[in-house]
Amino acid sequence: MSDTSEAYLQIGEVAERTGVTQRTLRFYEEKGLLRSPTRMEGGFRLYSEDDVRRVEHIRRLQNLLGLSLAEIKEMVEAEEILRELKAQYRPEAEVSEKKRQLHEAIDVVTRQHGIVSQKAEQMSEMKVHLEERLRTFARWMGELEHLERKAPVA
Amino acid sequence: MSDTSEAYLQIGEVAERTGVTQRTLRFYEEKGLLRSPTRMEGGFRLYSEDDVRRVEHIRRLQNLLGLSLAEIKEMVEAEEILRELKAQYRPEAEVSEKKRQLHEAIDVVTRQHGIVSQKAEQMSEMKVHLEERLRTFARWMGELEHLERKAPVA
DNA sequence: CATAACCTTGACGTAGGGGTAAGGCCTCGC
DNA sequence: GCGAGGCCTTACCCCTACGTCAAGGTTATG
Repeated sequence: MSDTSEAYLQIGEVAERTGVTQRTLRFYEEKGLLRSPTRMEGGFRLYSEDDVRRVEHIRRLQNLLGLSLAEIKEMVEAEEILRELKAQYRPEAEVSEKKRQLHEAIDVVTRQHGIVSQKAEQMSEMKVHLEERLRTFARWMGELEHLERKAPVA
Repeated sequence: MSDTSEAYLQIGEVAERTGVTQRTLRFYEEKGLLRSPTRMEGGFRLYSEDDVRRVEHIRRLQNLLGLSLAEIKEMVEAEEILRELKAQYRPEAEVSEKKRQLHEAIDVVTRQHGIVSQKAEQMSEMKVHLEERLRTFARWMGELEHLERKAPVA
């Protein structure tokens, strides 16, 4: 094991750390949600910490926002473009092209924000409602116990 | 059409009002998420307003909380028991039996509340994060536009 | 260099959540 | 009392998002 390979993870470790199965990781790759990782000579996949973060991100979009993998793919692709832009991998690109890409990224994030805001609001409504119900139940429970004390098991 | 039947809806109307398909309503019934509605002599399903509310409730649990139909079934069943309790359909029931049922209902609602609370928190975190990103993007966009003015399209 | 632990692709399976069509009945409005 | 449009069940189809073998190749370790 060389010093530099220390930063790379095999599929099993990634699976363990992210809580998804190896199958799921391969599946995401197949569907274009994860870029094809580099490989060892023998073909074993080598993931980076970045890939781990990406998997976690995908899971959040899935579980929290309830998006389909197809929708998530769109988003991660736009985010990918943005990362290139950010890292200035394309210093040759026209400013107008960069603007286009940035617009796209803003679009994606705005959409996510819209979904999150809406859901968050509905959630807090629901939360309040549930808390009301719990208080009601507690009251009922109290009444039942009162009854029980007055007229114990016949 | 008699006066009293006015309160009853056929499957098409329920579908329209709830935004789900007729197929889905039958499917939910098949899976035990909706009790079998009363029928006309010819076999047409007749739903009540209560059924409509129940469908909406199921959809919320699905879309907002991301629960499976099996989980939702558990919950609506417990809620059903509670409704009986509430309406005092079972005045003959023992107090201890009522307590048991109430406990069950409290359990279900507490579980829902836990899920909602957790998700709501994660959502608000995510929301904050997205807002930060949007501000960053806006700044970048400003920088790009500044560049453009200094060095217009070559 | 053997062996365990890990990984590879491939193929098939499956639960969930419905869509859709066929073939036939029912209800309503006229 | 009849035609149009709605509803009935049955049955098969479909996509998504993976799970589950199976058969074999790779890597680390003693």
